[in-house]
Amino acid sequence: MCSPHQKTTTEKSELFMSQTEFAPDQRQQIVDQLRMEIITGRIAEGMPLREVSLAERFQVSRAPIREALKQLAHEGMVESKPNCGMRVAPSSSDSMQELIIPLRQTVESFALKSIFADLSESDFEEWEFILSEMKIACETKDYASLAELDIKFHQSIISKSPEQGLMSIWITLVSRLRRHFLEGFQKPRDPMKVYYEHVAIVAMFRSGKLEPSIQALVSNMD
Amino acid sequence: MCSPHQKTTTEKSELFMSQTEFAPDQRQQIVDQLRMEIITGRIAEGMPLREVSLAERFQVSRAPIREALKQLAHEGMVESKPNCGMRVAPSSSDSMQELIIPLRQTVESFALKSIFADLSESDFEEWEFILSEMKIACETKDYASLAELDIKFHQSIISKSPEQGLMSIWITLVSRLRRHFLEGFQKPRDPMKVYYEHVAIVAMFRSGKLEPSIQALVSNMD
DNA sequence: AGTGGTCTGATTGTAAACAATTTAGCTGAA
DNA sequence: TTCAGCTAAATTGTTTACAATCAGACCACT
Repeated sequence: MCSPHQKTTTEKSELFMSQTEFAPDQRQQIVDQLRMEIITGRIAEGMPLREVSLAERFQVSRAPIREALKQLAHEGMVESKPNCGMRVAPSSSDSMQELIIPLRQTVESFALKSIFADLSESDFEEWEFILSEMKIACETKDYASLAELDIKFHQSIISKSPEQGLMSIWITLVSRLRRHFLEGFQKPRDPMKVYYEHVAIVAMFRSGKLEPSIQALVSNMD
Repeated sequence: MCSPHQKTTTEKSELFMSQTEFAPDQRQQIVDQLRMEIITGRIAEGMPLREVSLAERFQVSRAPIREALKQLAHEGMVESKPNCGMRVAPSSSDSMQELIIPLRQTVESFALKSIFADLSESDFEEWEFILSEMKIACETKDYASLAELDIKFHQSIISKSPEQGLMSIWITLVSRLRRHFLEGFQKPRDPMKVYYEHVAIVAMFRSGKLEPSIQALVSNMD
């Protein structure tokens, strides 16, 4: 028989580990890197993703690249055309976004409920560190980083939940809300308001009141 | 530049095409076959899935098998342990199922709304053919086939929707509801009731009334 | 000039060989 | 007996090479 070392992987998905990180899993790193670049718009919609180009860029062979692209395709980040390669998929339609937003709110509320009683000081500090980075991104109007940090914040909530598979569902949903993370920031609102929204969320978490915390979290996703 | 032939694949997912089918896509066929065998319980929970064994069984090399297993892992059907292989993942917890069921209801209702006005005779006939197979499965108490046909029925609704990505979301959800499709049939209810529930759904579709159709569909998922 | 066929370049899909990692069983000494 | 360390088998992860497929250009033919 076979029994591995420890982790029950399938969905670590640290999402955005810069290439300076050491190397827990080569392939997952590639997936997270590419996903973040697509979500934040650093890789534009419709742009083709060639296996050989990516293989050269990440200094690996085509096989890990193929698996990474496959996963991103299943998440809805890229479209695959048989025998013809992948390209960054277009954003979801308006009606799809209207479907997905409440789904996402349901999932994140569920995750928060499942962890709320066990939150510790280190959890709050982790979020507050993200907030500090978010503040800088807002002040410098670095919208790509802001989107990245916003996603990182919400993902860290999901990742704390002990429920298996929640992360996978969440990513499948959020990957189809790219426009929210780009247009949502650039256009109308003062980016600082995004920052303060998240400050309010963490502060409410610290208060220990569940229902208002869920409300704060949900209202941030509209 | 590259532009493929026609299909914008990424999610055909015929789901259960017996090995007699010709061969539009080798890999997708393997994925669908394995997924169905897991959902219907033909491959038991916790059973390891060895790449070489599957490669021999499907008469292909390890590469397509790896990609298939990767996809199933992302859907939550199998668990991956680094350097140690895949095994069929355990069913979701009760609380996860309570989360997923309403999500699934929302997704299927959305799909039905998006296609309801354009339903044609051929659509009804397709569903009624599934019903006829379902009737046989109920009469012979073939619970695995019944589960398979139940899934096939609902999936065909999703597949008719023009919305891109809906199928991917749906599969991510339904893959985690395996127990519903096994325990749900074997234990309490007379299997024939499952059949009549679906008859009622199709009949309501034919009536052209949207809201009652949604109601019928949703009530089938509890 | 327009139409059809063919050839070429590029890209993905598959297969087979190789490297790295882990588990399990065995050996041997305290 | 029990436990540490070692060896070997099994399995996955990666690289490389090869086959299949498709888009586009080129050229003959009408």
